[in-house]
Amino acid sequence: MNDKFFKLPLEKQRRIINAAYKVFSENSYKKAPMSEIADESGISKALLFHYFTNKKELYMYLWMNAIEMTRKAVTEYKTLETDDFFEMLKRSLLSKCSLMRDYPHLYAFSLRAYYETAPEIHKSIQENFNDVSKASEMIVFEKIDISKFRKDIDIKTMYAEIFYAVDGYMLKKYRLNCIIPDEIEKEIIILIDFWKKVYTQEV
Amino acid sequence: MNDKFFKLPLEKQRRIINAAYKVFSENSYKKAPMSEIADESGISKALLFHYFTNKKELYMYLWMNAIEMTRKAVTEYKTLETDDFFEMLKRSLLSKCSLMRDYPHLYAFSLRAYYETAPEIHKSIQENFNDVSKASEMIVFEKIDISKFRKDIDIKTMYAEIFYAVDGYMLKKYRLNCIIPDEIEKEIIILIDFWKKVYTQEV
DNA sequence: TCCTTATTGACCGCAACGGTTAATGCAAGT
DNA sequence: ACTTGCATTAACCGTTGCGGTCAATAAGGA
Repeated sequence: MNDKFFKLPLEKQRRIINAAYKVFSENSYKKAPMSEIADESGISKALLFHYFTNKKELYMYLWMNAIEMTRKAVTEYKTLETDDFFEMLKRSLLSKCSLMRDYPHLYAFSLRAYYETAPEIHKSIQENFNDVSKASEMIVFEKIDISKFRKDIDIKTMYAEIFYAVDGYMLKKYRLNCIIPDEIEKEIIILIDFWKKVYTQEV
Repeated sequence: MNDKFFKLPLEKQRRIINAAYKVFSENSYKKAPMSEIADESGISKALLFHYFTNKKELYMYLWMNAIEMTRKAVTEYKTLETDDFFEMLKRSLLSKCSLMRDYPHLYAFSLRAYYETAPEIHKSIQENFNDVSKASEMIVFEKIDISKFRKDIDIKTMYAEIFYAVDGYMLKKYRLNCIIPDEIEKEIIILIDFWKKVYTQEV
């Protein structure tokens, strides 16, 4: 990793790593070509190798960067500073939308990276992530005020179902190549309001 | 396409096309290697080319086969012969589970094929599918008895949400490489019962 | 034994890959 | 105008992987 990369104009940095996020989110690690990343970001392959000395280093930088940015966005939106489940959900997803404005393919990249099987990558990834994800799920279930939910539903099932739906929704958007943050934000809010109405106890 | 393929023992046929479904569901058309399909099905590459004269022909056969099998399973389960939404949903998904027993990667293949962008493939696929999918969604909304739903929810949103969740659920299963029909069947039923309870009007 | 069919290893030509290097362009300093 | 130093690239290298072919072998039945 070459420090000169960080001295580039921010917009150029973004163009490069977005191209990388895109290519790595559409292909497995092994089949994602560096040349495609270079083309997509409008620089030469040689220059790309000048900034990131090899493929693995670029990939690991993207991974670390994704984690760090996600963490930052989550705290910025005060995601965990509420005990209302749907408010927390909204903040969490809106923070991801805001991230999406700058890095449209970061979400898809993270999802894929987590399940990447290439041995050189797999190990480094898993170690790093288990702490984060397990911990945050714990926090959610400790913080949440469950008295607001309908009494006749199973909360774990609801929780799982909601996250399936979010993943399925995003999957469709990516498949349609249709990442428009404003639109997604609107539709996500509709979904959350829908869930809130359905799962909340009527008083 | 060589007719001799159909004279093979059924189990060998299945081994071959399952390998193909798998490889094509994990890679884009362009990056799915015929050699990998041959290896995975335990035959030589030359023999694979002997049965399916080239890559495109194999792919198109898989696509046609997927459509036909899906259609067959749907009618076998009498999916459309009810006006209860959740019953219809259950039959639809269980029919897919039964398909999954013989062809674990057919579902993932179909999903990916529909969004395949390789120009040689794209056109042939889209033509063929639009009729089917659009038509079936129409039928669903015409047949369903909507009086059973809670009055305060938007049915279109519910419909969309449920299908997002199913896709998200299956996505996770595939990502974890965890296609166990019995388990999926059980969990799907739990989800459907959950939805039925949540969305149905209390009387 | 011979004939037919099923199956494959070895091969071909080409494209794509990760990575390198020597040569360019190009702006600032003198 | 000339040099220095850095940003950037075209061209290249050795290797691998690809779709597809073919001559040779294995297998089986009469």
